[in-house]
Amino acid sequence: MPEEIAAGTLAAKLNHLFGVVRPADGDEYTFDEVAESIRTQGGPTISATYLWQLRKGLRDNPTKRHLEALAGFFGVPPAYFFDDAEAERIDAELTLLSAFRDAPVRQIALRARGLSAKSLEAISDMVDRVRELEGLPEPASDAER
Amino acid sequence: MPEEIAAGTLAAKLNHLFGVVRPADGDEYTFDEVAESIRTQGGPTISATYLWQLRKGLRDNPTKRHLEALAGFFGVPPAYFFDDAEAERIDAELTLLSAFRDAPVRQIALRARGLSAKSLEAISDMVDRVRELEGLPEPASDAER
DNA sequence: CGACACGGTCAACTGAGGTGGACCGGTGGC
DNA sequence: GCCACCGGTCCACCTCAGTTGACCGTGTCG
Repeated sequence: MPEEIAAGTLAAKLNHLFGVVRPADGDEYTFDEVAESIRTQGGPTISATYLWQLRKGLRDNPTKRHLEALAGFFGVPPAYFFDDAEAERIDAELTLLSAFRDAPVRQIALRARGLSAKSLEAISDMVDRVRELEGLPEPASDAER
Repeated sequence: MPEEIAAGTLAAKLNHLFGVVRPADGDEYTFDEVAESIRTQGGPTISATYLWQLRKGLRDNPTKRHLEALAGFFGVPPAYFFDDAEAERIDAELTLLSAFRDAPVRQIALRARGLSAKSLEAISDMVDRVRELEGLPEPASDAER
C-alpha cells in the first residue's frame, strides 16, 4: 500500500481527473501529453515532472496560471481545485443573500450599516415588535459559525 | 495619472474588493489590517507589501493558498479571481454581502424579511433618521458600479 | 538477447513568488 | 515647530514553486 492521498486534497482531485477524463483510446493521459497539450493550446509552460509532483501530493500550492491551465485542460472550473467546504459555505451565503433581493429589505440593510451598536439594537428590537404585531413566526435562526 | 489597471485583471478585482468591502467605520482596509486579519484567522502568512504589489499589478500569479486566503478574507469564492462571468455575478451582490457581514445588520435584515410594505417603509425611515442623527453621510446608492 | 523507446521517479538547480525593513509624505498631539 | 505614528512605496534579499536532466523499470522490435 503506497502513499495515502487524503481525500479533498488537490492531489486527490487531480488524481480523480486523470482517472475520469481520458483520451479516445481509453488509457489515462500521460504527464507528457498533458504538459504538451497545455502548452500548444496557448497555456503557460508546465513540466511533466511537475504534474507528477502535484498528482502525488509532493507539491500542492501551484500558482494561479497553472491552476487555470489545469482546469482548462480537464474542462472543470478552477473552483474545482479549491476547498469544498469553504466554497460551499460561501456559495450558500451568496444564495442566501439573493433571497434578500427584495428591494426594501436591502435598502434597510445597506443604510443600517455603520450605525452605532446601540441604534442597531434599538432598530432590531423594533423590527421584532413589528414582527410580532404582524403575526410572523420566529425567523429561521441565524445559526452560524 | 499613474498606472492604468486593465479591467479584468487580478489587480482590478482586488482593487474593487478593497473599495467595496470595508470595515464598519467606512474607510478602506489597510494592507496591514488585511495581512494581520488573514494570519490571525488561521490563514497563511501574507505580507502587507505583497498585498500592495498584487493590488498595483506588480505581481499577478499568486499561489493557491494565497488566493484562498484573499477570497476568504473578502468573502468571495476563489472563483472570483478567475472567471470574469462569475466575478460579475458576485459583484452584484457584494455591497449586500459586506452589509450582512456585520452581524447586527444581518440580524435586522433577516428579521425584516416578510414584513408588510408599510412596516418596512416605516423602519426604513427610522433608519434614515438615526443615520442623520449620527451624522453619517448618504450611503452609496444601491446601484453601484 | 541487445537496443531502443516510452513513461514514471528522483535529485539538484533556477528563478519567480513572497518577505523584511528602510524610506517618505501626511497627520495629530504636545 | 517638532516629534511620534501610521500607512503607502520601494528595494534587496530569501524561500520555495517549477524546471532540467538523469535514472530506472517495462515492453517491443530486430
